[in-house]
Amino acid sequence: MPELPEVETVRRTLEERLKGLKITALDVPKPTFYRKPPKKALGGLVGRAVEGVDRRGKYLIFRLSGGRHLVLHLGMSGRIVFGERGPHTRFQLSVEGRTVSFHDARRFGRVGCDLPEFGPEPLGPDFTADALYRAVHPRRAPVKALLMDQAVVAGLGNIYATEALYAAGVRPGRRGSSLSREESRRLCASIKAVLGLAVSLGGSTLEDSAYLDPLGRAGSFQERVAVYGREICPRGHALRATRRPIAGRTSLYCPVCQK
DNA sequence: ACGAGTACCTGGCAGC
DNA sequence: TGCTGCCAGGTACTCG
Repeated sequence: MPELPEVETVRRTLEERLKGLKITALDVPKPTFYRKPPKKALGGLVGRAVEGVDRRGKYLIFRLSGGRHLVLHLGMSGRIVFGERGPHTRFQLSVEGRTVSFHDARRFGRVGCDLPEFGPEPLGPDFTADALYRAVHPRRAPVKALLMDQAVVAGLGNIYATEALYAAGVRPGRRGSSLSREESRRLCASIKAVLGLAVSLGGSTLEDSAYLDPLGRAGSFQERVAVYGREICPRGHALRATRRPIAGRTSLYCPVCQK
């Protein structure tokens, strides 16, 4: 389930391998895989060079010559792979002899030209304790739902929101308006620390997730996960699941470490 | 405007 | 073994 660290790992691999190369062919094996066939997004790509690969939140942006962009969201099962097409390939690019394909078994991924509105990048300078406090304080929704709201902060999903809340000692069900400035400061710092570590470890490849980077390499943040998918927290307390899921996601927290 | 709920989709797994 | 049914996840939508 790609969140910011996984998408960033994919971005780095793609940029390293594709920058400066020209797209020589495009193949869309099954246009019916799309709800709306992305003619606009995939039209006119052949002949353009890849000037760079950027990331915003969980979105990948291929920056192409002539001012064109190709925007991808991996959804939860999307993968970009160097190599052969498979049964779930949505499109395949030839880039000067290399083959790059977008696989998406569960079809939650998106292919397009446009990006939605985002909050700040959590690892960037605009995401500060004060900015987080100002975004969260007027809101009554559970803080975990706010962290997963891409308009509050871009790139967190269930795993990293859960981990950051544990690291900050804040329960996921707390209303945004109940957070103190000190808690916002800790939460901001925890988000940066958790995401920074996860990026440096190439993301998470959990047992139930098929995440691999485009070269087939697994991440290793799952070895450092404190609570997500576990039963006992690092200090030995039994974890608890929130009785009703938050924002439709299962939520875990430690009743001792998190207030 | 906000928050809650749900559709989308299919692989993987538990339970029979 | 083979079947059923549920769960996972992010986003975009509807509804109150």
